[in-house]
Amino acid sequence: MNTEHKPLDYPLSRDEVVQLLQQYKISPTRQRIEIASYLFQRPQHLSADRILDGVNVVGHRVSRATVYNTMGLFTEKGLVREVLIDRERVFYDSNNSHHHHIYNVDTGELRDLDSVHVDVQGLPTLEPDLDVVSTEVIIKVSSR
Amino acid sequence: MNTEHKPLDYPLSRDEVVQLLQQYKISPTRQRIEIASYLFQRPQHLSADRILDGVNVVGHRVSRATVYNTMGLFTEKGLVREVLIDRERVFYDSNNSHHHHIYNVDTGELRDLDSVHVDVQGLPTLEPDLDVVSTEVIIKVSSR
DNA sequence: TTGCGTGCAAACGCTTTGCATATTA
DNA sequence: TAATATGCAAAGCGTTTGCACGCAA
Repeated sequence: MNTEHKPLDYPLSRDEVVQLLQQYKISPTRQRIEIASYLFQRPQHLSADRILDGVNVVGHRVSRATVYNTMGLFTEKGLVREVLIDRERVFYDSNNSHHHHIYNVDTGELRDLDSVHVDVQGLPTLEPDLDVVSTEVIIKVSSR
Repeated sequence: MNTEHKPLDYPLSRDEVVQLLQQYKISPTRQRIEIASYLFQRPQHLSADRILDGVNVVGHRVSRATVYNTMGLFTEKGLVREVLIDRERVFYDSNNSHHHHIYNVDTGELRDLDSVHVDVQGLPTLEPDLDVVSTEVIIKVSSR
């Protein structure tokens, strides 16, 4: 998995998308480019279904299976993050900077929280054979 | 929702389970008592399916629908927490003390992390109409 | 021409729901 | 006896998979 996180300059041009895919060792097929272009218009949280709709409005047709395959691949390669907060579906996060989330349990709104401002301290020492993959902070808020 | 979190003394006796349910404004039917007794044997993370199996081994029969209804109710009332980390299924957490989680992405193991040792600082000021429901820290680790 | 990627439809698995029956207050 | 809870089976829905076809190296 690519662990670099140079800040991206949203929205990404087609060429930048291609470079990004290659950088993450993903061969840039037409469908993958279209999906990534849609994702990296801006930092956002999208479900597979919304990606499918979004891509098929602007570009050529991409099948549901390809969206799922592609998002699985993008996640595996570290290009996007899965956000598992909503019980209903998985969200894919195109914000590649280090950040946390604020989730409104009443509206379902998912907002980014810049990790520069958040500090997690006092973690225990883990077994030496364990690598920390990520540290996520999720603040759940209610507007009721 | 009941927000008290007196430390529980695991495992809970049948009487303590009944009191706990009443404290959370849940009327203690036979099935709910059996499910809660199974959950509160110890702090643990269980899927609906494992609850179903566990309850039906030791006690009377409880249906799948009742397990789902009951866990939905327990969650709504604040008796247990849903932990949404694994894409496959929801885990219900019977540890009622304030804590975070360490999730091993390779083995699927989910471990508690006492919140006494973790400090989250630098949260932004939220809109005044928003209440913070919870602050969760999830450390993902890999053993590969 | 060999392997990888895509698309369709069917299958899958967790969860929810409709409705009849049972239990509780 | 009215309201709530339970159980069964079927339906729902996001996601995955099998397989044939297409495309690229």
